[in-house]
Amino acid sequence: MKILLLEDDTVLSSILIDFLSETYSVTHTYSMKEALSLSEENSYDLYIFDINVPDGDGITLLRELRSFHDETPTIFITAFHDISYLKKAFESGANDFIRKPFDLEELYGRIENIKRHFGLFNIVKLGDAMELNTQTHLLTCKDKTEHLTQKESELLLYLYKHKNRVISTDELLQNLWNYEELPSSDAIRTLIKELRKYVGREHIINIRGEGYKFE
Amino acid sequence: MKILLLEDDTVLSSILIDFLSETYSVTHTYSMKEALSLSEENSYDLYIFDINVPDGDGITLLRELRSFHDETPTIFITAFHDISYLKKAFESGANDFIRKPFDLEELYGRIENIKRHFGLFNIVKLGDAMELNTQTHLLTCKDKTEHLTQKESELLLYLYKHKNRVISTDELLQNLWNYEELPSSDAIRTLIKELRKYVGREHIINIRGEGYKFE
DNA sequence: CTTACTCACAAAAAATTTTTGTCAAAAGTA
DNA sequence: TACTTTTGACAAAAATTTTTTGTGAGTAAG
Repeated sequence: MKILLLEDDTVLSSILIDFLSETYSVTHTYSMKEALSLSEENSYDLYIFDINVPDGDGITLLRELRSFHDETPTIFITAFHDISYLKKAFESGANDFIRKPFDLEELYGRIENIKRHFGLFNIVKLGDAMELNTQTHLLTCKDKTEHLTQKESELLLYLYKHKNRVISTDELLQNLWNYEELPSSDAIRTLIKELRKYVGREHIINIRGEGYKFE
Repeated sequence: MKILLLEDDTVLSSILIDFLSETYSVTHTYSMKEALSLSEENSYDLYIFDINVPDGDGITLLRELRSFHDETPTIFITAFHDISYLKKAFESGANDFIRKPFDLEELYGRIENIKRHFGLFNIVKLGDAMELNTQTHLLTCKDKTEHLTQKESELLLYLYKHKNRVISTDELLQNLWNYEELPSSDAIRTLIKELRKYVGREHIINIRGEGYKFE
């Protein structure tokens, strides 16, 4: 899931980037203008805007975006006191807000909540550079989008969910097929071959006699 | 068998060295004085002296040597005409002579004849640097003398006689033992091990599954 | 006491088996 | 039909096992 973060406080932004990057793909900017151009050039799944930034405010930015029918869900960050903006924020199309100082876990909860709301729960970040939509089976990787088949997608997701652990062929068969329609292990081998074309050989490692490991 | 050759004619000496080196160990010198000092420093099995050399003559040299009880067999080389020296030569202790120009095979025959006479037939040249006395089992190598056991000596001789050919363990067993007392192939392995200590690993090469080759 | 040989085990090389990678193509599915 | 899934054949790679060779110690015979 791709997040566009607008935050001018260097300390806070670095904390946020560190935290959010564990789970999402984060693009960060200090200025409203850049945020605007970034949102035009790319497509994001979530905006997180600080209300007060040097060259404007998040509310104006959001109003602008919404006028172009950009319905990307948006969370505002606001100073504890400054709840005066609240009403305006929601009027301009905000979906949630969070007051500084805040607990990172709270932010995480709110993001997950929005994901649920907007049906984004099936976008999974794989490593630093890739994202997989587990419904459409689209794999996004450095602006390039690949169309995986369903099985490829399932296998990739399974490997990712158990990354850094060696997973045997049998385990994969057990978990990705039902008992009546187990294929031979040949099927896994060809799937692995295909996946490697997309995610790169270096990420799917074979441990002889044991299985495969996603890194 | 080690030969000391005294011959000042460069053409003839190079021919002689080439020919004799195939069978014997040859040390060559142009001058009588050097011949004298060489004979004192080393021990040779045969002298081949030209009667006429720049700084003296072979006869004087031989007389000198004999006076020190050096009984090394000696062959003189003399010009066809100048048989006048003949008597003096024999008186001074020569064992044979050969007249220029001569056939190399003739020289070879005379040398072999002397070997027979003096019981030197069991000295065999191995490669460029070694000699094996097949009776005493003494292996001479760069001034160092090693005492081989009988079997070591027999094996080395067999290998040498068939050098550059791969010889199987079975062939060695067949040829170096009699039928009733064939040892196991272990015996060969230990003999090879010992021989390699003497002649150097590089000269006895193993061809896996086939045998050993002397080079 | 030396020699000839055997034995046990280490080291090296080769042969064999197992596992994995790859491709083409068959079979299944919408 | 077009696409996904699976299979099967074979190549490539890795591991295992077997065979051969090297080495030192030790024994028996002369």
